[in-house]
Amino acid sequence: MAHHVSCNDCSLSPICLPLAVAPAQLDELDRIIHRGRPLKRGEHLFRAADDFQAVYAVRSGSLKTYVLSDEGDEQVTGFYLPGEVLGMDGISTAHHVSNAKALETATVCEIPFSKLEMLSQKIPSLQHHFFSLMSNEIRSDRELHMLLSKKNADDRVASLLLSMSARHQRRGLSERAFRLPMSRYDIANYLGLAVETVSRIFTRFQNNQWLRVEGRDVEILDRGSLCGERQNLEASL
Amino acid sequence: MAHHVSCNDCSLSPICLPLAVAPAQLDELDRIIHRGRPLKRGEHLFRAADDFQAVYAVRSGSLKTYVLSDEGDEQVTGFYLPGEVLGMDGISTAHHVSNAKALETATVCEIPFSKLEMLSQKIPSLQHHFFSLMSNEIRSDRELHMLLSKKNADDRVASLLLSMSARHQRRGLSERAFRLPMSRYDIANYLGLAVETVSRIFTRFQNNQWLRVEGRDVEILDRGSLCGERQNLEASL
DNA sequence: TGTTCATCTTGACTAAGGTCAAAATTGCAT
DNA sequence: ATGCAATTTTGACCTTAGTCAAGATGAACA
Repeated sequence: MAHHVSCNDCSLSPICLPLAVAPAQLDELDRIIHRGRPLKRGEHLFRAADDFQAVYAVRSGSLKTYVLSDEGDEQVTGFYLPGEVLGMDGISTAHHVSNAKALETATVCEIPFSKLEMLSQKIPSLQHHFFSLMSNEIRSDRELHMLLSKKNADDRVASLLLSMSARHQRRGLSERAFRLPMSRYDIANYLGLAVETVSRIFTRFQNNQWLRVEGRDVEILDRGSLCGERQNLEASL
Repeated sequence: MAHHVSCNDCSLSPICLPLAVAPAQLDELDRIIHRGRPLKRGEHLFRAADDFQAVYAVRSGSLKTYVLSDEGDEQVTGFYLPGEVLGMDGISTAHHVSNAKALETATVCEIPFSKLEMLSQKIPSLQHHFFSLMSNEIRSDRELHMLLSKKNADDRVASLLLSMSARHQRRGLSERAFRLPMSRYDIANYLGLAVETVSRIFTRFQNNQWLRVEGRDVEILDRGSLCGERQNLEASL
């Protein structure tokens, strides 16, 4: 007998749906969620101008979202790890405004938005949960705003590393050592820096013994320094 | 007999509540909305760490929102004009995460969030409207991300001017000539620039005949150039 | 197992915008 | 009106990160 995949036994539900839905109601939610085939690295989950039909929760792997400017250059707008929800920027326009692309093999749960809205009418905590999710998105965008407008290149890279670390920890994985799913190019693009700058900073962090870097594998050695308790270390190169 | 202020006869409702609520249901919404006393310039509507109780629609005047970093420096995160809704970043945390301060005398409609959630359970279009509002907020944050990470100082200032212009037009006011409610300091802070840079760019735009500037009053003379069809004009200084 | 293409690193030079300083202007409040 | 404080403008100089170029490393595929 095929085991029907369900939110009930998904290890990510504490991140994806914390306390939002009582067990009895979880079945109803389960019924509207569609678990699609895995995406291969580089494949798109949706593209800007696609009809907005659903939001998506990452089950495994990771994705990036990006927008293209009028002049055609790419702006990476976010990275999405297991348990995180993406695609909520299309609600107001009826079409997606960003593109979502798998950074590695990834699986997602597709949550048809119109059905989610109907279900939210019946389940207040589900409505509240999606208001919360969107509110969180807004909040982290505000932090990013600060990062881009006030912080130097070192702070930006450190902040990305710490964010990845925290998100790993939330899934019960090591907050010290992990693999970055995205390229230096994507990091640079997201943080508003040149690739070369990001590369130099990784090297410098390594020289300062704050970080061990080996390609995309990183190990945080000195969290305090990365958090901003950095002294002037010009001597250290 | 006192005239009870109502969304029905608010000229801003097309912006604030476009099509969201049928006339019959508008009364219910009216009943939960509280119209407070005017805020004076510099007064706070809410502060970070205040309990999150409500979201707010601007009736008149304008406000800015800002967050303070750990080091205590300010990041302006948004400007809010009549018809626009602010305060939605506090939903997930039960307390506000940003501060909202009046840039000039301002009045707002206070919409208690818990009551709004209850009402949204009954009125699907209202639920959808608030999902949309938040989705819009996310979308414009993504555009700002691009602006801060990819665009030079000229583009940033031009983009702010055009945004203010579009928002004036939406209210039926002139998109050519208007008064900026915020200081050069706030503009610079919001756009991640130094005050001096913003000031120099205003002067240069004026010299190029793209803009007439007189303090905070601006008149757009050459929209095309501000939109980015700028040629190399180094000669023009 | 090589070949190829993309990604990443490093170095030298440049430019955009920040910082510091001071003057001019504006707007309040007395 | 008058004076004070805040805001805005302008100039000179400097720092940070971007650009260009070349080499090194790594991953994917035949």
